Parts: sequence; structure tokens; C-alpha cells
Amino acid sequence: MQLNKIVEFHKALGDLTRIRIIALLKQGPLNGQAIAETLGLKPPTITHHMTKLREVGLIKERRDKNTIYFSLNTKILEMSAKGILSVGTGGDAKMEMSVTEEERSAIINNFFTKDGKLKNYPAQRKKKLVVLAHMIKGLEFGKVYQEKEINEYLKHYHEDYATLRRELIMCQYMYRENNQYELNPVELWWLS
Amino acid sequence: MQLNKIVEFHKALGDLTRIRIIALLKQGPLNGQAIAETLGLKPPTITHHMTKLREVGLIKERRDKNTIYFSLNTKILEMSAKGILSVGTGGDAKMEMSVTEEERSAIINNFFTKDGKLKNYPAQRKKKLVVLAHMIKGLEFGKVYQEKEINEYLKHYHEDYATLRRELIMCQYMYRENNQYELNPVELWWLS
DNA sequence: TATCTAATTAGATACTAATCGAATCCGATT
DNA sequence: AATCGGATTCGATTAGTATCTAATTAGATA
Repeated sequence: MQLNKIVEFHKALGDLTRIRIIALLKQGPLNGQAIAETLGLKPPTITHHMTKLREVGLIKERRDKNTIYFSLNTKILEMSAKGILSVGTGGDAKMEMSVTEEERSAIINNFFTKDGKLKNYPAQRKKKLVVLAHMIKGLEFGKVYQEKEINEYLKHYHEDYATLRRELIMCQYMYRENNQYELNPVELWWLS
Repeated sequence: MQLNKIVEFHKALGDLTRIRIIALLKQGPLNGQAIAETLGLKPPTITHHMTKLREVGLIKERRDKNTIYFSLNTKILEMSAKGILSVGTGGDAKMEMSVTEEERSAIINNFFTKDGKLKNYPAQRKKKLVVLAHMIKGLEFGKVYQEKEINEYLKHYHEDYATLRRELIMCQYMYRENNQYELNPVELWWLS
């Protein structure tokens, strides 16, 4: 159950001080004392907030001598931005919200064989999303996958793993950075 | 300053009970008592949470006799999802995070005449975003615009208002629902 | 009007989280 | 080794918030 991950993520952003910190860091890396000074707070307070932000993966840090420079993990921000729902560019977005459980299992039954192979890839966006959501269930949350691993995994569903892999990215179920793949953390819950 | 709007929004989602409520409502409308029962909580607690969710616009309600049926405001969910950042589909997304103030004003100067007209529309995504962000400054936050109004407004910048209007949607500065337009509420801060 | 049902308000309690001062840690420099 | 600068840990205080019970409101029905 990753409900708690969602909660923690939003808690991290649900505090004015932390939002101000993020706003600051958007302009560039800063060390703790500098942040404390500009916000009119004491260093321990900043440490406290940085811990929270770090826990949800929102910041990166780089050490230089004694000072630690914090910066935003833009990737996570992007993800959270796109994540919450996997919405397209408008249009049929609302449909995605309202997939009933019956519809879902009907789609699964239609597109997968009894032994779990994907018969063919749906064209309709809504069905795509259901099918993709189903396939990633075997992937681990928070784990970083090599492209080869992803291919291996997807091949169990269909020989055209390349298409599936591309679609996972397009529909934002996963994201890629220098050929490493990861499940989109925020995404999952809203669709499961 | 809409920093607080952002904070309140995330606070609303930063609570396990409320996330569970949202998860429930995703499957369809429910009245308070039903929610209370399935979550093992008392009605006043639900009222409390519904108030918070309502304050950030996450739920709609419909009254039928004595019972009030709550449902999700999917539009806001979509918005919050797309909002946080206006990121593209990957690629140059990171650049968008790091527009310095100098860059920004350089771009503004390059693409607008002294009297504020748009000379031409940039092709580069980063510049697009800056230009669009600049143009919407005259629009009101939370107000619903008719297509005609938007056209009128954009015509002041460039005669090809249709392109601009489309781009505002594409880059998610605004969203449209049955030909009414509205500024994307979550968007703004992260770019300002 | 009396009654029933569902929702809300008010007040109390317990829990959680933000902030700070003091003490400590940990690298780097002397 | 001693010291310095920055970050962190610890403990205490305070502010905020989730939850409950009891009382109240509001609409519908008898």
C-alpha cells in the first residue's frame, strides 16, 4: 500500500516554510545557513525541513568542504507534476478518472490471455492506461531498472517490448534518465 | 501571493484519512455516513475532512433529501496533476526549471515591442514558456473566460490569437472546459 | 406538530509537527 | 592536537490538527 507515500509527499509540500525553501532553491543551490538567513530561521529548523524534503526525494545535495549545497531534484518535481493523474492533453482525460472495477476487469480479460500474455495493444487511451497499469504490477516501486531488465520483463507480456516500453514512458507510468528506468512514484496510487 | 494556496492544497492531500476518502470517492459519489462507516470513523470527523477538501476545491456535492452525496472534482485533480510545473514530455524539461531573471527579461525584450506587442512567437520551448507566462499576467486568477474574451485579450499581443490561445492550453497555462477558459491555478507560482 | 434521519457545530482531548537553544558531530585548516 | 565552520541531534516548548462525544440544525415524513 503506497497510500502513505502519497501522504508523505503532500505533507512535505504542505508547509509554508518548505515551499519557501523550494522557491529559493529553484533559483539555484544554497547551503543551510544561507537558507536559514534568508528565511529568518535558525539552522536546526532548516535541517529539520531538509530532512522532510529529502525523505520524499525532493532535494539533492553536494558537499564542498564543510558546506552542503542543497538543490532541487527537478526530476521528482516533474514527476509529481505529471504524476498525480496520468492525464493526456485534456480531451478524454475525464474518462480516465472513472474506470469502474467492472470495466477494468473486462478490459483485462479482453486484452490478456489466460496465461497473462498481452494479445494486442489497445488503441483507445482509456484501455491503454488500464492495460499498462496492469502490466507494471510486477515491477518494484522505487527500484531502478536497466533498460535490459525492462525489456526482459515486458517480453513476458509481448514480444514487441519496445513499443510497450515506449508507451510506459509516454503515459508516464515510468520515467527514464540516462537509460535507467523507474516507476513513477506518484502515479501509481491514483490508478490502482 | 498564492504560496498559501499551494500549501493549503498540499495540506489537504497530506493526510491519510483524506487520501482514503479521495480513493473512495474515485469509485463514485458517497454520502457522509457511508464514508464514515467504511473508514471506521464518526460522522463529525468526516465533516471535518470534507470541509478541508472543499476548501481547496477537491469535491463537489449534491443534495438528495437529507443526504449529501460527495464526489470528486476531477477537474481540480487534473489541474493539480498537470500543474505543479509546466513541463513538457521530458527532453528539455529541466531547462524550464532554471530560467534566471536575466534570461527572462532578455527573452521578454527580444520578443515584445516597447508597447508590449508580441513580435513573433518563439519556437524554442523555454522561450515559449517565458513569453506565455508574461502574456497571462493580465488575466485574472480564478475567473472563467469565454473564448471570445480570451481572443480579445490575446489580440492585443498578436493578431494570430488562435495560435496563442492554443499554446496556452498546450503548455497548460490555461485549461478549457466546454469553451470556457480558466487560468491553471496551481501552475502560476512555480513559474513566477 | 412531532419525529426521523443525516449533517453539522462546539468543546475536549490527544497527537503531531514547527521552532528554537544548547550540545554535539564532522571535515577542514592551522 | 587544537580549532574553526557548518550541519546535525536532542529536548523542550508551542502551535496546529484529527478525533471523539454531546448537542444542535435542517430537511423530510408521518
